[in-house]
Amino acid sequence: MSCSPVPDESLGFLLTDATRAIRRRFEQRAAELGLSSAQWRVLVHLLRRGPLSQARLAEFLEIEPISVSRLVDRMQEAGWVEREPDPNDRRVKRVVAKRKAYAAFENAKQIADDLYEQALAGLPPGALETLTDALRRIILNLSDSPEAQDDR
Amino acid sequence: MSCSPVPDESLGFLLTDATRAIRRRFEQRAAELGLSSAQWRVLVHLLRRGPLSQARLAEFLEIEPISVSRLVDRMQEAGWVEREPDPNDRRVKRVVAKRKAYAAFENAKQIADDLYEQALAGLPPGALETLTDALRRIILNLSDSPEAQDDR
DNA sequence: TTGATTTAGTAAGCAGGCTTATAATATCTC
DNA sequence: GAGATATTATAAGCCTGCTTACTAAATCAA
Repeated sequence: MSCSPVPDESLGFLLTDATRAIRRRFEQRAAELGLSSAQWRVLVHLLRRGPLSQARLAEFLEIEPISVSRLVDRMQEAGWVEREPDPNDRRVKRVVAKRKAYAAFENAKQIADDLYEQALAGLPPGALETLTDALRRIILNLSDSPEAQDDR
Repeated sequence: MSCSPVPDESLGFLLTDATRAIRRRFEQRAAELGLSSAQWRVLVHLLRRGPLSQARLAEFLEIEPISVSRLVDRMQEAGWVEREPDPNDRRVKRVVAKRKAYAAFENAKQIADDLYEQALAGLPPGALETLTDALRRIILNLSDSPEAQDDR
């Protein structure tokens, strides 16, 4: 049976590979910190925005609340964060970064910065901005929020 | 404690989000086929290259052999592929696409094509090529193979 | 105020990555 | 040939996503 030509390096596959490569490298280098890339992302949001409910965290991370719940479980166990009750809403648990998170921040940020530099080596200047613009556009085009659609 | 500025839309996070968005959309639309994006990728390689050992498949997919093993388990159970012994090497199991895989191919390819068109809407012509060039470069820059390194 | 609806968090269980470890088989070297 | 080394596949067990389903609490509506 004939197959229409599918480049085996389609956009989706390349994105998948690039994302996996970055995740792998980050986790290799952050292994001594004991910080996964998913956990690093949580810390970035908490340190920049302060304590957040899990629901808000889920929005920022663009993952489901249940995924946040278990991610926070492990991060709490590892001493990165703590859950504390919200004084105004007894359903809510505010996630708060602990001292260990602040202490590791600069170190992890350096790992990320070095990684991006290595990843982009050999690309023309301005490639990063072109790339991030395209990625933002793709994310917007595929998002569920209706206000994001059809603005050409 | 002060934090150096970390854009919460760094390259790594944007790549992660774009990849997840594409995966989610693909799987929503391919749900009736019962084909996940990881499984679709396996089929693309098998239909283009013919039967492959799991080790070769792992190389093409850029994942670990154990991940292939379990992916193929599920695909075999679902009737997409079969394992058959290699006549020349009794360690090897050749993975062969079944009729069901050929039958679903055009349908899945159409889903992928439509998805890429939607993802790239509003980007300038040539953006796809710029994007895939950058992604290929990133993958190369972060790969483990030494011959890929340091060619600037 | 009470009853329905929405929201926040989690349990259970699955897919698809990973590391580490093991068995079976090939291959290389002496 | 025999022994050391490589390779192929897989088991066990972890992390991070997901869907579905549940409880508790807040909010809306009558």
